[in-house]
Amino acid sequence: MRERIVGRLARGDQRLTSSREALVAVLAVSDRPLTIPEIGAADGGLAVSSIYRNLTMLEEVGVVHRVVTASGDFAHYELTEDLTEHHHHHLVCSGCGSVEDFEASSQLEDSVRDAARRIARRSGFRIDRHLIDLIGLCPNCA
Amino acid sequence: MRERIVGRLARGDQRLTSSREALVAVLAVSDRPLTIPEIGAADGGLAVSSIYRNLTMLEEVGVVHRVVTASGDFAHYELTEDLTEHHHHHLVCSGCGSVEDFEASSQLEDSVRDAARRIARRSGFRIDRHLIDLIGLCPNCA
DNA sequence: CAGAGGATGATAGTCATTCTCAAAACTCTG
DNA sequence: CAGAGTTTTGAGAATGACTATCATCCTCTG
Repeated sequence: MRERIVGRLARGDQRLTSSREALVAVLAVSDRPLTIPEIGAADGGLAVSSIYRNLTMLEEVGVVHRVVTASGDFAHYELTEDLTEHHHHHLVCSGCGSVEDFEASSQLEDSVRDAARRIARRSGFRIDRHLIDLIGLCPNCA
Repeated sequence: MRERIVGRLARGDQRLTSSREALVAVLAVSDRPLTIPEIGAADGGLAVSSIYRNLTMLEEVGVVHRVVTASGDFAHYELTEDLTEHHHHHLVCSGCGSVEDFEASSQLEDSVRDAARRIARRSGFRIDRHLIDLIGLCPNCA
């Protein structure tokens, strides 16, 4: 995976510095998208401004993905699906804003792909990603 | 519909003032979620602070729904689905951030409901809403 | 009509995120 | 290894969407 990340960075004329590697390492270990404060806490040595700058850049070259929830305080970040090779969706708590991952049935995925194709044809949009959120209350908030 | 809105406001000890009615009227006419600047432009007489305050309140009593997109500048607002009686999802342009509505096939809806039930049982979340976004480039941005 | 309670709108504040810029770290050549 | 050139870093300032404040205005009830 490291190699693929280096490749994507290179395509954008960027290098894998130690801060960037630390960022990616934190995200790789987590099984859910993390907020900036969470990332900062997980690796104490990173400056907030550098975390923001590097996450933005890593998103541009397709290493990282930004997840925005309706309870709009902090954005969450995760590695992109084609790096983790783990297509998944999100379970969002409308109480505390936390985000969990879940995997959809292949039947559901087929239905979405089908819908996307049909909508693309009708609307003229070029669709390249879909997103399914289940929204409710986590055990803690319920 | 006006009556149902008045009822929901009353449940939260709120009245349907003329500004609030104007807000709802703007949203009712649109076939897609609108940003605050768009709402302000559609009805020139509304103060920005009042638009924000009333939209927040209307969301609390379940009249209006806030839509947040990843291209995170402005939030978009629409009437809730149980008022319009029109269950729909969103087609989001990652270029300009615009949002269109689309309706999903009943097969897709069934699959999502099914997944939600299964996930709820396994995770302990109480799921009460789902959200499907198709993300890509609109004809203008492509 | 008086007066109380809520609604409005201009303005000031908040806070996640982005920008700035000087200092530090890396890269490359000789 | 020295040193010039370039990139990255980090602390703090700036931005901008959104929220709070508060004096004024409306809208009811009596």
